[in-house]
Amino acid sequence: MDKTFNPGAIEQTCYTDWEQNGYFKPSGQGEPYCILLPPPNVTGSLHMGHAFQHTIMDTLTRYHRMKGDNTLWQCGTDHAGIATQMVVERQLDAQGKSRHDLGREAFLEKVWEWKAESGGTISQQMRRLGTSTDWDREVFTMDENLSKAVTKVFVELHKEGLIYRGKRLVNWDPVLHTAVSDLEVVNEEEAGHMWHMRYPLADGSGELVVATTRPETMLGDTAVAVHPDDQRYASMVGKEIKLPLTGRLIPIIADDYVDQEFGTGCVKITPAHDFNDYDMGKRHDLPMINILTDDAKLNDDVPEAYRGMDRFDARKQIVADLEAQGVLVKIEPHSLKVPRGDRSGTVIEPYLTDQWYVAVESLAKPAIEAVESGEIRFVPENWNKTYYQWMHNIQDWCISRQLWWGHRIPAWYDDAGNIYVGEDEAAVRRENGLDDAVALKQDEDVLDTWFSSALWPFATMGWPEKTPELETFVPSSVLVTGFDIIFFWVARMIMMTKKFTGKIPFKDIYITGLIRDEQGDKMSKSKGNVLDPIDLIDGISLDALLEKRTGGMMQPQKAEKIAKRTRKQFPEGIASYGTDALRFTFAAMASTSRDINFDMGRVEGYRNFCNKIWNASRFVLMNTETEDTGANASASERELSVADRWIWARFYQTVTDFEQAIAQYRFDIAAQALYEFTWNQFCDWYLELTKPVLNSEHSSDAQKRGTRHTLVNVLEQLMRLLHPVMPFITESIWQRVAPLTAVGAGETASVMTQAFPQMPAEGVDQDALADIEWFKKVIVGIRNIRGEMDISPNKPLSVMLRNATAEDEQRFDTLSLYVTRMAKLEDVKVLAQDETAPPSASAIVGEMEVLIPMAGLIDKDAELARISKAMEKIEKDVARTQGKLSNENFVSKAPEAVIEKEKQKLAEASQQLAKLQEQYKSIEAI
RNA sequence: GCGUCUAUAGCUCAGUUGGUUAGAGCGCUACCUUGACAUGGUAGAGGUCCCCUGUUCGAGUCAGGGUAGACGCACCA
Repeated sequence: MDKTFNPGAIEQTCYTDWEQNGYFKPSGQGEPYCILLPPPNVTGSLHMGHAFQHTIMDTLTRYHRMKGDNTLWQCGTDHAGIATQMVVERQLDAQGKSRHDLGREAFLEKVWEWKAESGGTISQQMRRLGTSTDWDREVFTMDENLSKAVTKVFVELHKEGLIYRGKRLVNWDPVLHTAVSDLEVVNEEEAGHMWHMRYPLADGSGELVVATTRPETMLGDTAVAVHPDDQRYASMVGKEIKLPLTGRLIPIIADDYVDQEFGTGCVKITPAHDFNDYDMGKRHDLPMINILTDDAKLNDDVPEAYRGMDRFDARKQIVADLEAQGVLVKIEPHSLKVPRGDRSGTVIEPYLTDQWYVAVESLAKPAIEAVESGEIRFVPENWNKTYYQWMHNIQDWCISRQLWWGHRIPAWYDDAGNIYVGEDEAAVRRENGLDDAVALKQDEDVLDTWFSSALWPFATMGWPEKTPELETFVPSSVLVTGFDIIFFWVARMIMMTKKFTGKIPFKDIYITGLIRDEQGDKMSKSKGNVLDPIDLIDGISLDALLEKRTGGMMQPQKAEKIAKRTRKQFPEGIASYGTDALRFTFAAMASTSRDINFDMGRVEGYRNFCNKIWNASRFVLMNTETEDTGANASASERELSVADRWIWARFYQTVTDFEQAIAQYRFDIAAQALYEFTWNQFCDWYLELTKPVLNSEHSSDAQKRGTRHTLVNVLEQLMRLLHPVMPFITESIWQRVAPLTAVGAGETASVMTQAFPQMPAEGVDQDALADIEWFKKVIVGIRNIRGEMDISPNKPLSVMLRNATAEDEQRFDTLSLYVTRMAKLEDVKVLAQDETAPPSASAIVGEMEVLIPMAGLIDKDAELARISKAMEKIEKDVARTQGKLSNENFVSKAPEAVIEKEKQKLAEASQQLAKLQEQYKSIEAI
């Protein structure tokens, strides 16, 4: 074994073996346990968020598999309609072509080609992370089976009237030329203006002043509204306005939507280009004049001068023209929320088009109940409030997209404009009695990507066929995902799965935090603070990292700043930390907070932890591989020391702690338990405790055999315990250590197929625990004096024990070998009751004092200072405790156990204080 | 406007139903190349638990109010 842990050397081969041996498949035995992978975008590559969530899912999966559950981690990728289409369109654009030059069929061929080339990136990267998904069941949302499910769901919902087609105002992305759902629009505050303009009454009797942030929409105005109670305008309601620039006559109407206080109290109404105006238009039966084209240019329904103008150019022109006509009253700066497409970034237009919708209200009800009843549980729990808030105000879902890449809507039109919905054209003809003479044309549009994602829990299990998987793995056990897609995905899965299977899709929803950079900023290409998980695993040079972060930037002017920051943070590039260290970092950082600031220091620390495990294993193997480990010896041939019994007790306590933490999705606590045991117990104490036994001529064969047996077996079990979080290093070590135990190697070739460690029925050895805790106190006490008194660790010491109880003596007796070796003592003397001791520094363990004679070793003043410091601490404590106990209220009201504890504490502290005072006096007297 | 979250050591974070002296990692200081490991060991320093008021025998923890910050939803033309 190498002296330092080298992750690169072990990771790749492990994974291939696991995958080839089919270890990722469900066993078919035991309780079902299932996790659905949120299908990553097929165009994507693995980012920190994926790596984090995948670590959590893999840890759960590996753990449950080892617990003997019938475990399935269902994986797959999403076709990601808009995102994928954009990628391919951008490539075409580079060649000076558009998708329209190719035509639908040829374009789709290109997309499939591209998917075949680059679609595997993320799956390969997932393998690097060690994810144990069942790759044989990998699904793509555009696979034939999934597409069949999508069509069936569409047809059935349509049959029930829950999918309908309608002409309505939608969010229109003029760059992508498609409708998008409310969720795909982000509203950000931006600086703008408010234009006030004069609208003259048609009869010349006066005028109204209206204010708008979008003056170009005035060309589509079909009314001006005032509040019905507004006295200022009461007489004008019912009259008409002559709309400037167009000369159209539009009515003045009254509607209590209008806020009298805001602006002039008059609102121009443009029903075809504003959601509120649209509703008002419906209420008042106003005409709806669409003034835009698909590109958000002005169309032919506006005065000739403006036709074909871009919306923003038109705005300028209209403002100029209004001003020229003296109609413009004033312009004020005004900040407003601007809706932008989350993909294109362009300003979204409310636009009147024909689209397909899902009527969600009836679907939402059972989905809300599933969470209210506790059948589905959010972790952390407060996310259910977010869920309720959205679900109670849910709007119909616009599911059609004017794209080419996606599931084509299964609707056909005849020449008369009749709509037929069915599985395919043949079915439509059959069901509607349409012969070939009737020309049918399929709807050009595709479905929102999230429509197919919503079916993920059951479509991946073979629905609509009645498969065993559907029976076994619906509902799945837990969904691990981010809060950003609760509405996009989680809510819709609940609705659709309830609707089509009658079951919930998952029992728990574990909402993870969002990984941010070390300063708490979101990682983004434009900020240049993105970390690639693969770079943390393999390492990357500074040059390569700079190229990654600044190459191909949308805003090249930022490159310099990013380069500077990158150079400063990673002057040497990034070291290779390995997958296990990265995974452990994610687990350790997975607390309940909603944002996680990624700290490189943690990765480094956990890389060191891997190294610690590696070297502890080296130690174990060096001491056992060529020796008798008693694998098949009878118990009588193996004598277990107190330390041996103790480490088993601590090990099983750790197993319990780990399992409790995992059950509550507290991966940080679980990781902490693993770290603490491995480093602070197993390495710091146990391995040190084996050295006196293994290296002593006085140890019997049975003793040595017992200790070696414990070393290899605890290590073997520890590898199992660590495996769910750190799959690679544990496999690598387990392969070496298992043959030294009764587990052996051979058939059982992998740690991942071993049973998870289980606490023995008889519990843990409490005596061993108490003995070693006593022992630690003695050692630490002596080390403390050495440290503070500057006594070289190499200097052998003589110590005396004063005031030792029978138990102390008994313990010292059994542990004397350990004490003398680990504290480096040359001589220990137990003082009799009346025996006097020379001036000494002392450590207090319970009632016993461990004395180190000062002669020639310890400076009088230094020791006095040390004692005063200790006394000060204890005095404070005594005072506080006395205060409490002399408080009548405390004594009468606090629970008995608490009072008892305080009393005990006081007694112990007082006793210690007395001893320290005595010490102080005796040293002072020298 | 409605809703959610966060504030604890220099940094990143734990702290279960209120109950010993508030913990960990990193960083820092001193010492130690002891034969698993310097990606290490031993010892140590470091905290006004954001502020105020309250409940309580007792508050980092509960309630109310404030300050600072993050986020979601809906929005006034």
